[in-house]
Amino acid sequence: MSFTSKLIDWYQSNKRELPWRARKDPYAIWLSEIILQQTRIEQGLKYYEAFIETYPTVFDLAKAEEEDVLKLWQGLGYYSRARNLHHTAISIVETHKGIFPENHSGLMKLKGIGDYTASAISSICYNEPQAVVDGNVYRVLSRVFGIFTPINSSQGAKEFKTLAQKLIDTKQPGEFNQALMEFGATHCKPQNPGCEHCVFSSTCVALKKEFVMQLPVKTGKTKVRKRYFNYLVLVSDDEKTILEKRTEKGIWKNLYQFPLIEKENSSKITFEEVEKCFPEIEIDSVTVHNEIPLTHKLSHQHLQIQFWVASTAALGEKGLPISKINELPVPIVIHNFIVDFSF
DNA sequence: AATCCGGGGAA
DNA sequence: TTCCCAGGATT
Repeated sequence: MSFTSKLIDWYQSNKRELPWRARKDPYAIWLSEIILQQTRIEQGLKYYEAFIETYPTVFDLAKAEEEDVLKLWQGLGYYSRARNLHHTAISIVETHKGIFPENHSGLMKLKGIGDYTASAISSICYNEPQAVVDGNVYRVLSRVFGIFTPINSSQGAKEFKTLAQKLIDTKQPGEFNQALMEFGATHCKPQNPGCEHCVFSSTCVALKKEFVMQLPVKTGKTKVRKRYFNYLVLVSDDEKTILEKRTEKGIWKNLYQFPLIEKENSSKITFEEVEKCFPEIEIDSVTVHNEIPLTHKLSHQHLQIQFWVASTAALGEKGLPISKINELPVPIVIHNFIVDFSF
């Protein structure tokens, strides 16, 4: 029996019930695929439900404010996905009359949709034989076929796409794609794969040669930048504070945070620095909230963060009622502080 | 071809 | 700690 037949058979008796599998309309599939980029199903599931509930159609999403979309996305990370999601919803409504492109190349033109997502949507919704290649596919194919080409190289990307394309079930490409990913996610796992009772045990090259744990091959290691953040938590007598929008490129674009003083090292900020930050405001006192900086790890940055609580009589124009801060999208580390501090 | 972009769960 | 997750955009 062929690889493809074995895989489809395995899928039919092992697939999980997931909400987006109950439908084939491009809006739901698109939404689920964007949410699931670099995100485990268990983590993305709640967000999918919330988005479908809040924005049932692409028209509802297009009508929304970006700030509200980011608020619903809060905590999921990679926020450019949310900004592009909103941007593309508007684009589909305004220039495609609310109708999604119905093939791979048309989908590829949309912001936030690359080869993987275009393949997923076109295969599931339109039965177009486009093979998806995600982390699961790299792992399964590299093991079963014994491929040592690094998956994070341009040659590897081409090689695995070509192989998956050769294997795809052209009669049911969407089922094949989901089967391959499901098999990688639940059976051919990175750690403790179920090799002892596997439908490919008789032909798997990695299993026969005992290379399973060496595959897939991934080269290089990501360099991590250290940064030192000092957040100024202003608190006025009339229960207001200040949150600012991050508008520059980089992490957390268009999310809100307390006024930030970034330093080159772990040296502490001074009262004078705080005053210089707000020339028009009379600061009464500044006390550190966490003496020991908390470490917040991102994929390319390690942030050492200290919160400083600054008391003042009034905040003027920029003052935001503390009762309203939970309406704004914030990085999870800011959210955690707000919950813990409880003003 | 490299680098950037989050947060969380598992071992 | 380290790895990696239904990747894509930018440089």
